[in-house]
Amino acid sequence: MSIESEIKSTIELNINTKTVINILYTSKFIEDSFVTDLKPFDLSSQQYNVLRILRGQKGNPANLSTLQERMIDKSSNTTRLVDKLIQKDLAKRQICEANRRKVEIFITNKGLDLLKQLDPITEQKNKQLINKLSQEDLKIFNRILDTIRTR
Amino acid sequence: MSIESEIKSTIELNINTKTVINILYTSKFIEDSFVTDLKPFDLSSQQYNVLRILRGQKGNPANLSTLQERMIDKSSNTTRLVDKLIQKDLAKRQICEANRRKVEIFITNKGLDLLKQLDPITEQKNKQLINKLSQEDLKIFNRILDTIRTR
DNA sequence: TTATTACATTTGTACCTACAATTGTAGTAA
DNA sequence: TTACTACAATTGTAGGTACAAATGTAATAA
Repeated sequence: MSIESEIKSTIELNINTKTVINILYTSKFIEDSFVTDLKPFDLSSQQYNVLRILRGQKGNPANLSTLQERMIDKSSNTTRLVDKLIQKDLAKRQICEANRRKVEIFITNKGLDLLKQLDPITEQKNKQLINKLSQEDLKIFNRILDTIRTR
Repeated sequence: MSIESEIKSTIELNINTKTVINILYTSKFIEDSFVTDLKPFDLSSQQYNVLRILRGQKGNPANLSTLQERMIDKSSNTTRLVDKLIQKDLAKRQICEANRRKVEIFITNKGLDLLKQLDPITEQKNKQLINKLSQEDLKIFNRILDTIRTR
């Protein structure tokens, strides 16, 4: 369905406005879908994002600023987000001895197990969303997104 | 910058995952930019969205379910969102006499004036984000987004 | 050493969001 | 009429987010 029908716009949108709304709207659509998938696992999409970054560290710790830098949604309170993961025993935290201002955050085995459970679900979802598109379309599409973020 | 560099991914992402992350990330990028623009006007992006829908009604009232249906972010509490607009005298509300379960929401003149102030800013922002793209790219891009939202 | 400044994270707090429960209204059927 | 169901919006409340202020640590310079 076209974005105009989707938001039932009563007025004619110019192409710039339409395109911006389309990105925002489609992103919410995807986000909602992931939230639904993660709900049974009692995990928010932000928490999931952090867990995956921690796994990407391959045993090396991440500190808070690293997490913030890599998160999709940079605006949230990373300290309290990590608190939640620690409460659930999905991550652990220790003070960095080399620089006591920093904190070192690791994923636990329980965290790794949870991600292992979620991997096929996420894979499946990503595939379902994307595999209607040709390789050529994907190339163009990603290039356009990268361009939009460039000043 | 490519999305992998942007989120400083340490692992190789498959094309589906990469594309999904790219949409989410770019959408947050745009959202943040709008939030910054709206901040001096003490308006959240959700409130702005509702105001624009109300204006689109061209004098006709909207009820809550209409607003919810048309909003970009459908998940928020529309009652309290509208409360905020009423507090600021940007909207007014009355009970629908034909069906007293419904409520009729209108934009006020103050609301219209505020939108008039914001129009050029939004226009400018949308243009800045989008006008690096050719007409052909825009056509492909919007088609792809519409496709992604299709099951 | 003692200030001074910068850095990294945490905390306080007001506001916002999610979602279930509740309220009030309308439609329908016995 | 009464009971039942559906609808539309509101409210309660737990939890999340934004952002400024505070805390604790490190680096640098006088």
